[in-house]
Parts: sequence; C-alpha cells; structure tokens
Amino acid sequence: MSQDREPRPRRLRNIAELAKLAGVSAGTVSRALADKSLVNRETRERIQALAREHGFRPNQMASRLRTGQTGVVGVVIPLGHEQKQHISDPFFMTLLGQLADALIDRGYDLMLSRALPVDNAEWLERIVDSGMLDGVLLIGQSDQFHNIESVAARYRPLVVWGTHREGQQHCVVGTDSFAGGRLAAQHLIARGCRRIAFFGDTRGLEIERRLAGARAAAEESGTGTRIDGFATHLSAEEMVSQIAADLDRMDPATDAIFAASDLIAMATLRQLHERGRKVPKDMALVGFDDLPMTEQTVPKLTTIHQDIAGGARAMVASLLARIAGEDTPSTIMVPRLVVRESA
Amino acid sequence: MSQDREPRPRRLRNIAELAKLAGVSAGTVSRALADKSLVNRETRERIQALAREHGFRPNQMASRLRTGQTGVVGVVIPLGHEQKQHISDPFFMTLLGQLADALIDRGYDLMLSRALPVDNAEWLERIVDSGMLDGVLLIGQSDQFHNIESVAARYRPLVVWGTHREGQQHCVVGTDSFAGGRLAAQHLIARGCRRIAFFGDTRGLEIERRLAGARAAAEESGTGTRIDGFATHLSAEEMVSQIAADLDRMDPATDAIFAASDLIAMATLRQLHERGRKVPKDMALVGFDDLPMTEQTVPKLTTIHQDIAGGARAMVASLLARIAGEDTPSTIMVPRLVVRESA
DNA sequence: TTGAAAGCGCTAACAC
DNA sequence: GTGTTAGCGCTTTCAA
Repeated sequence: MSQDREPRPRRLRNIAELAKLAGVSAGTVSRALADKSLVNRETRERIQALAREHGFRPNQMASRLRTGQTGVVGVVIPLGHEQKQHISDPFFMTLLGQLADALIDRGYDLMLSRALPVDNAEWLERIVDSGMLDGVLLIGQSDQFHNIESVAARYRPLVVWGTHREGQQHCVVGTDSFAGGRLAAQHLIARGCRRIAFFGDTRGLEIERRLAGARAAAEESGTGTRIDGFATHLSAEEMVSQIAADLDRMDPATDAIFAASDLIAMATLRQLHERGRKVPKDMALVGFDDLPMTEQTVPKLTTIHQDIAGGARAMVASLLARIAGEDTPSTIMVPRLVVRESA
Repeated sequence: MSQDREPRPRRLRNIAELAKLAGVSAGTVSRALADKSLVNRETRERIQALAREHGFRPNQMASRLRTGQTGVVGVVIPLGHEQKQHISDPFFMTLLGQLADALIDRGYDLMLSRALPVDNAEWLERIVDSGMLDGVLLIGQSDQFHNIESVAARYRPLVVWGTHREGQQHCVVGTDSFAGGRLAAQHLIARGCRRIAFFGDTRGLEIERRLAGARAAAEESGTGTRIDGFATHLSAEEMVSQIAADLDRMDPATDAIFAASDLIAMATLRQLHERGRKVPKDMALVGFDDLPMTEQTVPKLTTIHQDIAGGARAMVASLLARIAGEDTPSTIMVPRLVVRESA
C-alpha cells in the first residue's frame, strides 16, 4: 500500500547526491549513515530517513578501499592431490556451514574459493595479496604444508584447519588425528579384530596421521594385529567403485575396516550390504568425523568424533584475534570414540 | 634453495612503488600488469618479472572500485520461516558446491551470505545495493516471494532457485515441483498405497507445490487416496524428534510416506527402522532431490530427481547473461522419478 | 608507446 | 556540529 502512495524517487548514485538533497555536505552524510555520535541527532535522523526513502546505501567497495578494512574473510579449500574432490564434500560443507554462521554472526562476509595448487603454485599468495580480504581461512592443508608455512611467515591473519606438526609456523585448528586413529584401532582390537583394512588416501596429512595412529595402536597391543592401507579416492564417483574393488581384493581374513572419513564409511557400509556381509558381525566398521548423517545409517556408524562446530568457532575466534594483530596458538582438539552399532 | 639465494626485497605497497622501481609511470605498470597490448613487449615483460620477483599484486578493491566491476557474485540463502535451518543443509550445500565450481570456472568469486528476513525486512536490498556484487544468486525463495519480486523489478542481475508462478517477474531456475509431487504420488498409488503421509513444511513455496502435485495425483487417480500433511521442521535437530512424533500419531492405516526432501526421507527411514517397520513392505517411502547420498542408504531411496548440477549451470549462465545486460527467461526443469528400493 | 592527471565513492583529519 | 580537503590504489582518457 505505502508503495503505491509514494512512488520511489530516482535512485541516488552516491553520498554526494544525497548530501545535495539534504542540503548538507558529503562528510555529514557519511557520518550520519555510520551513526557517528558527532553529528546532530536531528540532522542524522533526517538524513537516515532520506536514505531509507530513496533506498540509498553507501558503496561498500569505496568505503572498504578507503578504510582499508574489507569486512570479508576468505574461505579456501585447497585441492592439491585430491583434485577430483568436490567442494560439496560433506565434511567441507559441514565445516563451511559452521564457519559461515560464525563469521556472519560477527559481521563478516565470506568469500569462497576453491584452489587448485596443481594448476597454480601461487594460489595462496594470490588470495592473501588480493587486497579483498581481512583474513583467510583454509579448510585443509591438502599436500601444501610447506607452501602454507611460507605464506604464513609473512601473512598473519591466516588460520588453517588441519594437523599440527612439531614446530610449525602456521596457526592450525584441528583434531589430533593420530590420537583419533589410535582410538579407532584400539576399539577394533578390543573387540577382537586382528586384521584391519584402512580406507583412505594418505597423501593428505590428516589421513596419514590417522593411519599412523592406528598402526601405533596395533603395535602397542602386542596382538600382532595388521593394518593394510588402501588409498581410497575422495571423489564420490570414484570412491564407490574403488571401495568395491578393494573389498574384493583384500585379504579374506580382514575382520574390520577403519574408514578415514564417515563418507568413506557410508559408502563402504553400502558395498558390504550389497555383498551380503553383515556389519558388525562379519565386518566391523569405524568411521571418522561424526557427521550428523552418521546417526541415520543402518546400522548406526561407530566413529571418531571431531567437534566441527567447536572447531569452526575456534578458527573464527583465532582469525579475528589475528586480524586485530594478536598472535594465536594452534588449537588441537581431542577426538572421542563414539560407539554406535557398526563396531 | 632459490629462496635462500635471493632474500625477498621489501614488499611493494602499490603500483606507484613498482613504477618507481621500474622507472616508468603508474599507468604503464597498470597496463603491463593487465597484459594490455599497447605497452611495449619488452617493458611489459620487465615489469611483470619485477612484479613476480617482489610478489606484487594490484589491490583488487581499488581496481574494482575504479572499473565498477567487482568480479564477485553473491550467493544468498534466505531463511524466512525456516530460521533454524542451517546453512549446512545438504541440498543447499550440494547446490552451493555446484554453483561455486561453475562461478570459479568463469572467473568469479563467490560471496556467501545467510539472510534472516525475519530480523531484517531489507535483507535483499542491502545485499544488492552493497556495491560489492556484480550479481546475486538466491538459493530458495523461502517465504519471500513478493519481496524478491519487488527487488527484481529494478535489479536485473538476480537469479533465484525455486518455483515459478504464473506471471512472475524474477528469473527462476528450478524443478517443476508440482509435477514432481504428482510423480511421487502416482508411483505410490500405482504400488497400491491409499493413505499417504506428506512430511514437509508447506510454508516454503516449493514444498507447497510438491504437496499440491501429490494431492492432484490422488484426485486424478479416482482411488480415494488421501494425503495427510505433516509440517516437518527443516532443522536437523528438531526434524528427528518431530518425525518420531508424527510417525506415532499418524493414522495407523497410513501405508506410504512422501518426504519433501531426501534429508527428511533419510531421517524417516531411520525412525521406521527403529520401530521395526520394514521399508517398503510395511511402509513405502519416496524422497525428493536425489542427493548423492540417497544411493548409500539401506534400502536405497526411491526419490524424485532434480538436476542440481544442471540447475547450477543454468543459474550461472542466466546470471552472467544478465550481468551482461541481457534478459533471460526462467528455466523449469522436468523432475524424474528414480525407483530404487524404498518404494 | 608512455606520462600526466582526473576520478571511481567513500572516510577522516583538520578547520571553523 | 558541520564543511573542506586530501587521499585509499587503481584505471583510463588525453596529450605528447
């Protein structure tokens, strides 16, 4: 109704036009719109009303150039060795969703990129030096550990999801993958499993640590348990056929599978079902991540819990501190075994 | 090694500094870095080498302000009635992943926002008038149809995922939800089901059309099939308990469930399993979306396929055309029934 | 082929 | 309190 009564006036192009209309200077308009207290309450309200009436909003690009604050955080998924892995991988997406919520709550916009280091060795430099971002969040280290290290040495507002290595420079938030892998294997061994297949591509740092942890547990147990590694693709398309093949060629004595992610575990569950192998009776199965969907599978997936929401909050908190000039240590979260039905 | 040999010179702050270093003017540097042909090949290469050596990259904020092209597309998820629904909803995420891939391939960055229209009636105006974006993609119409219409009337580079209504202004890409709902119900009725529960919150336009289509199929069948609507929450947390409650209070004669999304279907599958009800023997179940994960469930989910990847490409293609000043019609994709095991 | 200069739209230091 | 002015860092006429 009100739209019919007051036909919208011509759209204002910039602060100067609004200033002319209001009979004040551009500076005053800028201050009024930013709710600065230095401006007379009456004129401020008048200008704000005028802006609202004309649907005027200051150009953010200009404002951000001028202030040097972009209000934008880059969220980047580096896909080095796992090029086929899609940005829509559920773990990435879950973390991304949490990051988006946390950043938006803090008033930041989020710029999403997928980087292919293989095509472009300077992927990270290009992003951090774009001048468009107040800070950068990396989802995963991929196989770019050293590259990240060297950029982090000079670009401070950078926080990475991933694994911590002794003496590393860059601020990382993540779960202790080694401990998680160990937990998984310990559980399987305690159940009586002695021949464990590991499904995961160990070129990724986190995955490699999970396998290492599992191997350590096997060693420590003194049971002679063996762990066979299978390099499972991360792309959804290839993953299924590869799991099928691995299931067929693996040692028939294998009595447990430790999947490096819940996604792999779910695909494995399905393939086992198709082969008529009961989980956990014929084959125990443990996943990793504890994505929400793992409670929906039949049987429910036993898995290693990572606190993704907490991790996202930690990443954002560290990044904002770094944007403010502080230095922040890495955050290593403790994984937790969640026993459900699959093992 | 090379890093040890040549200690990095002090970082250049802007084009002017590089210009001084190269003994040319800022204009020439700008042209050289943009690979403009007007600049002498030799000087161009010299400047580019210098830039590389110093790790210099022009400030994008300034460049974009000057040219008026931001190279950024906004991707926004409006959460009107479904406020609790998280940005990490798998359908959103799948579509978002595809959009990200398509946009990045075309050289655009992607700015992600979650909008809460309830808190802020001007959510969309604020976004399109921010001056930060060349165009905007909306994932879903939520309950904001009229709001979107009025903004679309003046802001052209806007493409929306959702449902098409007769005579609407805004460019939409989506699946014919009515046809999809009808397909689902037809399939269930053909299987002999006569009492169908619909799980979904019909305040969303697409969901409402799916139910309407199902009701139309029931009507047309002349079988006296009834369809009972249950308003299922979209937030993962509440969804499960609500489905459980609905399952317990629904008419005992109910022999089929049509879930408005695969996510709802998967949660329903799990709840049915817990109640010892076999799918599809005791209860037939059809989902909607055909997300990749629906092939991993046990039993595999029968669902209505939406071409999410194709839809994402269509959205991006339409948006780029609109950014270029063209006008584009809406794209309504035809849904397809995918019969697997659950019905 | 290159340099000089204007200006994208905004903000903030400095005046008054 | 408000106006004036000088840039933020870049691109792009225009002139040479």
